[in-house]
Amino acid sequence: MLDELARPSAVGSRRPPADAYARIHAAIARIPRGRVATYGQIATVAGLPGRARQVGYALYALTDAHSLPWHRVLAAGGRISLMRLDVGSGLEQRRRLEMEGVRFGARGRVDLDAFGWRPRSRSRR
DNA sequence: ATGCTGACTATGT
DNA sequence: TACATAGCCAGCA
Repeated sequence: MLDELARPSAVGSRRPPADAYARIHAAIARIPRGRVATYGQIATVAGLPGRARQVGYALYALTDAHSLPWHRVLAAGGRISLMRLDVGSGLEQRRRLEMEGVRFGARGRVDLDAFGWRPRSRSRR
């Protein structure tokens, strides 16, 4: 487990790991119920700092086989980015989050200070 | 190879 | 608030 994460590709190196998707999945799977994380945060936790875009792409490619808490991934500022692409899915994302206790502000945003995920180790944001 | 797209983000007008 | 720009980079035609 640590072996893989300890490789040069995990941190520091710019070499894109071939298992980027797996890393992203793992990072998303770690988000606790009732909490949310941003694309950028997931990228960092997955060892892909600055590549939030790739996280979005990975999720887009997943959608079907997802058994992951994809709804807990929000855009910067606590907004639902999915709303822009697919309103229906965006609404479901919001519904799922509200069902587990995440509350939205009047502007349809989540307060990251209150509901943002704060992992203990090897992450930052 | 090349150009375009995009569930992104930060910064500047 | 709304655009524009600039980084970022994996897929895909």
